[in-house]
Amino acid sequence: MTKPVRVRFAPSPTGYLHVGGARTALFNWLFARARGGVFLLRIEDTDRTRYSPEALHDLIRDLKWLGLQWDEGEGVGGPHGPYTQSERLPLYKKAAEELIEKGAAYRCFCSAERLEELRAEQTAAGKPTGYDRRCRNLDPEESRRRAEAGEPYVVRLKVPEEGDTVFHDFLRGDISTPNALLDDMVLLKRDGFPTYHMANVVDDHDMEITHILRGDEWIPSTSRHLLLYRAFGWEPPVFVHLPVILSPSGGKLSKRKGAASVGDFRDKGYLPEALFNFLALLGWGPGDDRELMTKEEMVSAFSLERISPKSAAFDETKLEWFNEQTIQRKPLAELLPFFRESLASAGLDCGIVSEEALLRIVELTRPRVRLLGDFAAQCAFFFRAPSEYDPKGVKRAWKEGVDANMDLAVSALESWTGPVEAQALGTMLHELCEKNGVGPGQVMMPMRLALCGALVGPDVAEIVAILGVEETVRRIRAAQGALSAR
RNA sequence: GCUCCCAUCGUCCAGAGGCCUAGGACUCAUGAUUUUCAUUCAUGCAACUCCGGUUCGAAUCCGGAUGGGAGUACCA
Repeated sequence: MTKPVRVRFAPSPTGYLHVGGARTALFNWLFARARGGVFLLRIEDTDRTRYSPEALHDLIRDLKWLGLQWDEGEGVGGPHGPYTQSERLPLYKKAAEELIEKGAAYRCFCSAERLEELRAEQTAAGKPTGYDRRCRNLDPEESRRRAEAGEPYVVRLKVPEEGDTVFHDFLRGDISTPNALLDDMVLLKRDGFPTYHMANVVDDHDMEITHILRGDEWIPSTSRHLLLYRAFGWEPPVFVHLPVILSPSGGKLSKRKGAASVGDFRDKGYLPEALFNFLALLGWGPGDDRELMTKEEMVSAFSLERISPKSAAFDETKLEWFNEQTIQRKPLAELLPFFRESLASAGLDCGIVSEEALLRIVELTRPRVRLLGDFAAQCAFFFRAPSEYDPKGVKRAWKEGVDANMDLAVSALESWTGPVEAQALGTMLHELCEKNGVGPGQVMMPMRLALCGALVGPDVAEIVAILGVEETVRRIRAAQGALSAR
């Protein structure tokens, strides 16, 4: 058997969790679950200037919200800890010294100013930018002396000056870069912190990561990573570079163009299952026509081979559809908290009806709900009598002879002794129409207008059953007063 | 500028040389159902970027062009 799969999501806590990052995490999670492997969360906080504790907090909240539990790492622990890079500094230092010792890396004492000037010159001359390797051949003894004397330095990797470096990407095959284009990258910064490249390689090796699934913006760096693995004498993992997610217009997906982070979508009223499902199908497909899938179904269908190397545009309309479908399928009781929240933020008090009636309202309302926040608007009339009537509805439903029909309905309701239940009430109303020779629309439409304030909503008899006979009559009378008296 | 990656309906996912007069989904349009809206169902619109090559045969393989994206930091 091959080694057990170990994958990681290694975000940098510098901002919100972008959906692209979430999708990367999701593919890692899916792959780990599909292969019975381990999914771990490592925090890459080597950039001290951009680090933010709130970002870390949000990141963890959003990952959990999406349902991407990790088996090892931040907050969970495990045998390869610590899982936060700022707590692993001695490891990187040791690794860097090992490379200097081997002659695979060297100390560079060049100042930031010099490098800036160098870059400016190169740009002006239209040449590729890169370090000119001035310190590369410094005498090892001198280098040591200057370091010991306290002169600040960075550690750089000695990249071969000729030939090509080739690595294998699982989705794209061999990718080759001329070494002449790879400058001697910094491994250890002046502040003693490792760069991403260094920390990443050391940690992935230490944590026995078998597959790296990450965004394809890392492709250009992977050759250097491979060089690092070689310098250490380590076996590199399998590289799988995931395509980026684009905005519908083709550019980057950003907050400015609407939502971009997981938190944005949660706030807009999306269910985590819907976002999960949608994101999984961006760049991956089960190979058949299935689209609405449970996590379990996605896990069992998942394979690396089916990931597309092509970048995908984020189409929120389709996400909405996933959300709507997820809402239709979710057990009513699980929808209740979201329903309550929507009503509360609209200032509606759902305490005025029974729990049972509430569930019924959720059931009747959800076919009209795409975002969780739609609940309130779709069922407000259950909790508050209409204060005005949609003019278009009035024009359509409140015609000649409506008053008489409403009187008919009111007296039938007032003398109703049967159960206050949708089916019985529906039958009664239809029989009433038949007996009096009026079309059902002549009675139902104005009733709906009186009850809801507009010509939209669930079955009229259903509404009556929930509102009760008394409230129904009151609303019909109110409508008659407001509309017929004009 | 240089290097790398990508390329099927507007969008997402199928298609790994003949099964393709290119399939499914979202959106949109039309129709059916319904007392209304929504749901549901049916139908329709709509694509292989271009040019060469390989082959009896190419959406599928190769080369180039074009377009899009990424990288080019002591950021990740």
